[in-house]
Amino acid sequence: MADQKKMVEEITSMDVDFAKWYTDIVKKAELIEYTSVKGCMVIRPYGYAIWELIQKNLDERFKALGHENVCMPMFIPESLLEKEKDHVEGFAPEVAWVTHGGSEPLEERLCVRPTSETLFCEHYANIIHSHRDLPKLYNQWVSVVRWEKTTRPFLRSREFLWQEGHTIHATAEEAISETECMLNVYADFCESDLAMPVVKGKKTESDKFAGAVSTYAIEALMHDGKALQAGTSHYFGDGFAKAFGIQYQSKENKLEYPHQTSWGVTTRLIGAIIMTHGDNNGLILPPAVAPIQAVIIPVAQHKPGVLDKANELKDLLSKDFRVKLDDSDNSPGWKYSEYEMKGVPVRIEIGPRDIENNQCVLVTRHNREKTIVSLDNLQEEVAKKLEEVRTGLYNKAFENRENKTYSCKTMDEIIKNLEEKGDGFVKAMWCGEEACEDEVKEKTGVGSRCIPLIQENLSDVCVCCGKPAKHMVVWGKAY
RNA sequence: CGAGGCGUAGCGCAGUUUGGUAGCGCAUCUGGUUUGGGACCAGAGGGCCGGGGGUUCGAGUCCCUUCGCCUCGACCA
Repeated sequence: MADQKKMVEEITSMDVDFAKWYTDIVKKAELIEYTSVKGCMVIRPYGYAIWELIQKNLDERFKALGHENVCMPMFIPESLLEKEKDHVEGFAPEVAWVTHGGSEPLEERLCVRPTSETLFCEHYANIIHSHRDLPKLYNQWVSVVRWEKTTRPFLRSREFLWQEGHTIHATAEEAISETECMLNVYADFCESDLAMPVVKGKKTESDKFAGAVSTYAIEALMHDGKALQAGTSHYFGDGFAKAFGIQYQSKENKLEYPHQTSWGVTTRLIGAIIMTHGDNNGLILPPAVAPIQAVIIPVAQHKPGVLDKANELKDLLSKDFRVKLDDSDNSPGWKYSEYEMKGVPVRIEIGPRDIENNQCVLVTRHNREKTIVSLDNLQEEVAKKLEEVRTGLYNKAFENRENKTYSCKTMDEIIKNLEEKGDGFVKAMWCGEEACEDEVKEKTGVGSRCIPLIQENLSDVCVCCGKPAKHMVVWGKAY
């Protein structure tokens, strides 16, 4: 809402400095704390609770599709990492190495996993012999390390939490279908539960995962018009299987190479939530991943009966929702600001006046609208409000994305749109040549985000070279 | 890795130009009054001024050297 007053002085306004606004929120909402190692942060209880909810939700979705969780070691011997040529080239520049055990130098240095394809492959080579051993649908929830030069909380840290699914199938068709299926799981999770619209698409050759045949991604647009890759799903073909010697005997008694996939989302999703939904008063959490879905603020809590009533409401609502009652001695106004900063979707105010009238006040975080409701059917009212927040957040984010999506037929149009309307998604046709991809980036500043699965025909020719176009590409500046 | 900025109380900062008793606001603690949008009064605690080395009678301040963090670029979930 444009007429909202900024009440929390400590948060830098996002129009003034978006990057500062982001780090302010991350700190003030108590999501993380920095540590003495650059790029390694403490995820504090409130931040970790968000991750746990993301984890629980996705884990249920994975398991419903037949996936099993495993846990690989965190060390990869150099020789193992090197087995697949493209893969090692992609990751070697940013791996951390363990060179000593105690004071003794290791015979072979070990890298701290930047991703675990090689470990899964080594393992699959050991356990897969027959077509009866396939498919294997494995996933793990771990942390990985990539020695990034520039770091930002949740968006780019040197160690981050993620899940990595690694599956192996008898046929290419099966593996491709798995790749697409998981992309859809991510997209559905983001759109339904995180209230964050995403573009599903395929990465260009130059942008795909090291060692993959094809990489798919979901791309979201942040409040400042920059793009954020929110999840990826890769199809590997049999390249890794060949590099690692994974073979199985088919029904026809022939030795065959299986086909693989991998897919992942990370704690970056928390960054995406912040930059998609947050406002100048702080974080706004979609109800599905809000550690506190409704906070009860008693007013004049020392007056007889107020706290009793507040506790009663808490017990009632705790059956269906994650609820907190703040009966600390801070003033109600202080509490309002505090829980707005923390992004709690619904606030419940209850004071002597309300109790007299058998009512309370519900306030939705995303628009600050107050509704007086009867205590008789409070559960339904709260459920209704949570759903209102979810759809409200989605619509706002969708509207923001549409306002910042520019369909362009020429380079000049791209440059003009970005200059006049600010950063955003640019839709433009592309011939498929890497040289044109590079030239667009050089001249306009936006790079290819993905080739959307849902294509539009904006023009018959490439925005860059004028030759026949093969795809519509979504371009943007990326986090 | 390139360019900028910053390290002084838990947080945010002043003090550094011109060397001379370590300061302010918020937070914290104690007691009291309060409570429908960050309440008020009174009192209290808290510092190897990022580390090391120098210059000086004397260094938060000057010199050298290190380490770290933030932001922006290039690269990346």
